[in-house]
Formats: sequence, structure tokens, C-alpha cells
Amino acid sequence: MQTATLTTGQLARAAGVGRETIRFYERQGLIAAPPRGESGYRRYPPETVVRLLFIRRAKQLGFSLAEIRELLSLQQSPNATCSDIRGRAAAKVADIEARIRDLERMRAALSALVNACSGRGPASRCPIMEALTGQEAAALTAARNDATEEK
Amino acid sequence: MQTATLTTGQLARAAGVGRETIRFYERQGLIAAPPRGESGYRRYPPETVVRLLFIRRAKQLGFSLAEIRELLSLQQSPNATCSDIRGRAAAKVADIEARIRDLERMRAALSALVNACSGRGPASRCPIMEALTGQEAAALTAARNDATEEK
DNA sequence: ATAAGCCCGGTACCATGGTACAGGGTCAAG
DNA sequence: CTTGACCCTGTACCATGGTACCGGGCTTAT
Repeated sequence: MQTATLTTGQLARAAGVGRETIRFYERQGLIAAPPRGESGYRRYPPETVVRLLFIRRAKQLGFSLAEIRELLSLQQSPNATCSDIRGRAAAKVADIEARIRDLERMRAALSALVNACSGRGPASRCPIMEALTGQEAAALTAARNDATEEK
Repeated sequence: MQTATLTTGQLARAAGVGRETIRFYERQGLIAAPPRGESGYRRYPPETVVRLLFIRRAKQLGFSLAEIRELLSLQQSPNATCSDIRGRAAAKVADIEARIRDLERMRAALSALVNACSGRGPASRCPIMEALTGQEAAALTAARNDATEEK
């Protein structure tokens, strides 16, 4: 085995990802299809490890694979500017902030319900369930009671 | 058409969801399969609207369809207690808070990178890209330079 | 009575990020 | 020279929450 190139398994171990993941990234255009040996085995140049680690870090920062593909192609392109990158990163920050606000809104609404619930009594009269059920249930029940009385 | 029951389309309009979504929820066990008319058409009792609105609200609060199915079955079950419900809601709050913390961590790391980037110069020397690329790239480049010099 | 509009079951498809085979070929050590 | 570990392609599958289409049947208004 030549130490100059890596097989798929060696690359996977070096980058801390699965072997299948590497082939998946190749299909997704995140890493280039490497040259092949006689046997058809992939022979990765060692810098592919760097690229895979880049992908891992970008994923941890919340970038999708599509966005990472764009970042990588900007990296490659000679007339891409630093402010292009900065713009994408800032947009992603805004995106993350929007998701946080969304979750904060949920958290506030749901924890208000939890606080409104004593935890005693049957589920059927739980304030949480009543809030989720809304007004319509009462209206429908009333309508049905009317019908019963009229009968 | 009897006004006592609703067709799938009427139910969909009343609850503000798609017709296909209702059949999907039936397959997922979120709403019971309703009785059918002569023609095989579904005939929903009007309270199904309440159930669909319940599902919508619970979804807005971050519950998955599987969790909503559980909430609905607790609602139905006579020996389920209020504290069962409260427990699920509290667990969901904790879940949402964990997701928020995760996003906060991303936001902090990424906005630090955005602040470190002046936005001037080529993408190849962008501090954001350098941070994502890490140390390995420098090490590999050095190794390659060594090899070149030795040759 | 005919056309529009609704409904039926079944199936396939969307995005996201992979994972898991099956059925072969290859490579290195013993 | 065989055995086990590795690699190949291709395809199907996982969860999530639906959406879209097909070929047919039903209903309703004109």
C-alpha cells in the first residue's frame, strides 16, 4: 500500500466519518471523485481529510450540506471575496437566531401551560389539554346538549 | 348532503388542513377511521374538527405527531392523570430548551467568526474559512513543501 | 343527462443526512 | 492458496410530515 494516497476506509477513519458517508458526499458533490487505481479502488489525496474536517465543522455550525458545498466552491474560486463568505455566515447567524426565537416562543407558551397545571386530577380536566382543545369543544358539547334537551 | 356529518373536504376546510393530510393522519392513527356512507365516502362527526385543531396547536408547541398521538390517547383514557400530561409537557419544554442551547452555542461560535472577518480581501484568506479549515491544512502544506524542497 | 367537482385507494415523491444491505471483486497475511 | 478484511456498484431503507398523481367512482347543479 502506498502511503501517498488513502483508501476510502483510511480516509473515513482519518476524518472520523463513515465510509458510506464519504461516497454519499461524493454523490452530493461535496468532495471530488478521486482517481482510481488499477483495481478501481479510490485513491484519495491526503488533503481530502482537511476537506472532510471542514465539512464536519461547518455542519456543527449549522450549515446544511448544500450550503457547505457553496462555501467549498467559493473557497476554490479565485475571484470569490472574503465578504461573500462573511455574508453567508451572517445569513446563517440570522437563520439560527430566527430558529431560536421560534423555539423561545414555543417554550414560553408551553411552560405557561405547565405552570397553569397543578398536576392533580384526571387528564380529562387538565388545563394543558383544555388549552390545546380550545373553545370549539365546549361549543360542540353545548350544541349537543341543546339537541338532547329539545328531544 | 346531511349537515350532521362532514366529508373529508369539508373537514379539511373547517380545520384548515389539506384533504390529503387528513387521510395521512388517519393512517398515522391520529384520527379514527370514520364510518362510511353507502358510497364509501367518509362521514366525519363534527367533533373531529376539534381533534384536528388540537393537533395543529400541539404541533405549534413543538410536539411531534407521535407525541400528539400519545397525548390524544391519554385524553381518551379514563385513568390517565393530569400529571401524566404535565410530565410530557415538561419533558417537551426541556427538549425545546436543549435545542435552544444547541442553537445558542452555534450562534455564539459563528457570530464570533463573523466578527473576526473584516470582509475585505479574497475568500482564500478569510478568517472564517481558515477557522473551518483548521490546522491540518497548514500541516499538509508544510509537508508538501518539504517534499518539494527535498526533490 | 352531462359536466364539474368531489371522493376513493394506492403509490410515488419531496427534502435532509445519511445507513444498510446484496452480490460481487481485490488484496495481504499466514 | 486460502481466508478474512477490505473495496466496488446499485439499490433500498430510516425518520419526519406531509404532497402529488393516477384511474376510477360518486354527486350535484344546470
